[in-house]
Amino acid sequence: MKEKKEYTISELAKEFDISPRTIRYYEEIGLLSPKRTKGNQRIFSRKDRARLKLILRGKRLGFSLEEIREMVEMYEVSEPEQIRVTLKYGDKRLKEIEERIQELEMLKEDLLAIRERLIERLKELEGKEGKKEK
Amino acid sequence: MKEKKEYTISELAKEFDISPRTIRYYEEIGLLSPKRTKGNQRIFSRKDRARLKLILRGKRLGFSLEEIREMVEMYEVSEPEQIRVTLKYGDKRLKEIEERIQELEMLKEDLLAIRERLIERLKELEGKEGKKEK
DNA sequence: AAATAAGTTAACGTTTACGTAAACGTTAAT
DNA sequence: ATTAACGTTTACGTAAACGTTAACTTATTT
Repeated sequence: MKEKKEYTISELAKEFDISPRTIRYYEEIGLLSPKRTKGNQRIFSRKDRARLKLILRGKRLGFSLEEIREMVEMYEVSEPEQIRVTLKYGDKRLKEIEERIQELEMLKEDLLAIRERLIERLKELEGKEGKKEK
Repeated sequence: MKEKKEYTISELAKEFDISPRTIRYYEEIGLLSPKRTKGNQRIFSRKDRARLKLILRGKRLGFSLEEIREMVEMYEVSEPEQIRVTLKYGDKRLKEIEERIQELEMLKEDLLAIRERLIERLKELEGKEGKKEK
């Protein structure tokens, strides 16, 4: 059992390569709610860590912290009416995500096409102009 | 032949559901370079329009305008050395895009898992509590 | 040609997501 | 018991990506 169950703010900051300020900011806007020691220092549970990980994934994908909040909060709804609302919202998000994957595939195709053209162009140029020595 | 070849700023703004200000801003930072009429008003060619489309796709995908600039500029390199640099850069971008697709798939799985759990939970609650009429 | 609509630049305002610094308390190491 | 090293709050600063308003010019409509 190598898994730690508690983390300090700088441990998490280092692990995820972000600043402590960023983590504090996420708490400030209610994205994280770590416990505190008697000395008032933050202690992050494994759940907190998992949540942070999710937040950062969302960020890499270009979601705003508001959008991320809406997604991570899906984990803790409990009232039936809220569950129904959340399900609807979640389905919308899922569609968006699928669209996004599609758009990324298109972008990928575009870049691949450019790549081909550049390689062609380069061949021509090198052919015409003779080799420049390294 | 239904295709227009020139557009005004508000036509494009309407078509893509953005503000004219946004388009002007993109010109301001050099992402677009429309021609002008004698009266100094912007006229956008089909190329300009295509470019704007690309920019907006990049935005939806969460890229910064700087990143987008680097990508759209790949279209117009011509010097051999620049082509080589661009190719390297493009390959990096392609890898990033593939990673991004992976992460989106993961996010999708997460959301699907939450969805399942919510549906289960809802079934339980509705079962226990009897049906509330609409 | 007069009015209305659309476009222009310039400049200041706003939101998001933190960075940075000050001033101070807590924990760990020597 | 002192230092470091690390942590805390408060508050002001900042970059990106526009929004908003003003003051003015150009196009279009009637």
